[in-house]
Amino acid sequence: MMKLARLHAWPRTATAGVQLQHRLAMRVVLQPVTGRTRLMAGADAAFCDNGASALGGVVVWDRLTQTVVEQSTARVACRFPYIPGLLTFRELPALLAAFRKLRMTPEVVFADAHGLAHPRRMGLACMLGLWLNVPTVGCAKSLLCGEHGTLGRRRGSAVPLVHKGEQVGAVLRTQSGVKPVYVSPGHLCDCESACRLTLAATSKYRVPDPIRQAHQLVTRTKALLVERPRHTIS
DNA sequence: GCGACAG
DNA sequence: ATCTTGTCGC
Repeated sequence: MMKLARLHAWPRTATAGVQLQHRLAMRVVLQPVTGRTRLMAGADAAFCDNGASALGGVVVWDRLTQTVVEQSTARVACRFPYIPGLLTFRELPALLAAFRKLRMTPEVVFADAHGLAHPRRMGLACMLGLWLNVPTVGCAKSLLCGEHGTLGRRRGSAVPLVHKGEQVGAVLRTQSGVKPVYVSPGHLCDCESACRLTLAATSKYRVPDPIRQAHQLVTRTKALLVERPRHTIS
């Protein structure tokens, strides 16, 4: 089982969450990710019961064989509403519960959310990295904060994402002619590594394979929890 | 006060 | 995120 750090009590209110983000922001380490990574994990969550519970899912993707080598899911009751900028407090508990069941330790983890590209430089990808103590990359499908110029239309094109005068990530085109994704460092990673890793993890779709696999995992699992087809009753 | 706002 | 039908295109 993967070891998770125990940093403090989980906040129960928005103000407590914001204060915690400010405190933890100082602990995020931005550094290059060296070596050729092979085991890349993807994390995602789906919601059940009209948002009353969250289903977290993690897959470990072998980049060389292009296969899922391990996966795990966990269903947890939601204790926090969705508030832009505070996504962590709604989703992270479910993700951590899934990681806790994981046997392998991935070399890098991709989160379907922002990392540094956050108003307080503490997006879900950063939090996840602090708990796992593993390099993490934030790869979001839409913008939360920051500005950027126009980028080329070919795969690999990228422009800096800037917020309040500092680069917090990049807008990266993962497929030619397809809408770009917003990449930012989580923990133990830097902007350049985040982009390089994201491109390496993306084969033929807009989002990196690990995230896509994790998304399908939680979607499938949720369907199994809800549906009760007559022909499968045991 | 007004608009923006990851999943 | 979730709800939700058909439709256009490789």
